[in-house]
Amino acid sequence: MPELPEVETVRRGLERVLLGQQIVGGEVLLARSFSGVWSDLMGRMVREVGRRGKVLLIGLDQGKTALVHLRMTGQLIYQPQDGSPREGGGHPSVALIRKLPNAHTRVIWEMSSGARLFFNDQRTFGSIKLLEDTELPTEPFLAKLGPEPWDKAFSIAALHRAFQRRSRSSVKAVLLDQEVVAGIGNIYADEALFLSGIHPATPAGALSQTQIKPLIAKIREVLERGIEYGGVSARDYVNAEGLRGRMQEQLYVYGRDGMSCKLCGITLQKLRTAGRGTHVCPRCQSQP
DNA sequence: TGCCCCCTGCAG
DNA sequence: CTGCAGGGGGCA
Repeated sequence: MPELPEVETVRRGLERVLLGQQIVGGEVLLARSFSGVWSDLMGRMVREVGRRGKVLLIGLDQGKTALVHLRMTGQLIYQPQDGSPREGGGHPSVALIRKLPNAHTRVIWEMSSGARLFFNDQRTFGSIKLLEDTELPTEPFLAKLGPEPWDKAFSIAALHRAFQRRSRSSVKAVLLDQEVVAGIGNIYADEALFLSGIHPATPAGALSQTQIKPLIAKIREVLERGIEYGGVSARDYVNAEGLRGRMQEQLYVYGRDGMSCKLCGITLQKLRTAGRGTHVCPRCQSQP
């Protein structure tokens, strides 16, 4: 589910509460959701909470790191000791998890404060992998991951090269490729392309550097906005407190097919590009 | 470089 | 009931 802004929101939430705490217990409720030596976690202290693309990196002492990939429906929810599950105050945008653990809880960590960290994952595509720090550079997914969107390496020239290399692929497919740039998913790809006036099905090779420059700016802008608004809660996403994000209200095209374009008023369409549901404005985005 | 698939649940 | 869902690995 979560793309970079959602994962970053979870990261910030966990960083506030997890640093310095030890893992003192817990349970794996679904075996395939955890890999590594479970007992190696016991007594480990959280020294940092990082992120690369859509992957969370929970750095532990004794040279270990827990790599958490939420995939489509993963959640990491921190519940303080005595933390009564927070009620949403009646507003739908902050409705949330009532009971933990629940039917989708796959892994639980018990922390030294008495708090618990719940890894929930309805579709079970996500996972927690406990690795030695020395294994991180060769971890297959991390090793291939492209630059962060704000990295200098994500430059006009580099994106132009990626587009030329896959010139017949759709521009959306290339943006979704985590080896090109890390962290963009279906929602933010659609949003960035809308804001750039580029149709997602445009062959990547057709884009000039003149078009790529503002595209990069819009990618960064929409991801920053996503973080600012605490991520998109279109379905399952909640932050580390179990609260929904507010970015869904800011979206221009994703999930708004059949509704009118916020900029020109025409009815938004949904199509399929790169195997994914794709949302476009037929007027604001020039046809490929 | 596109598609099917992993899996579960929900809307149409 | 079928089709689809914030991802991405493995297969033509």
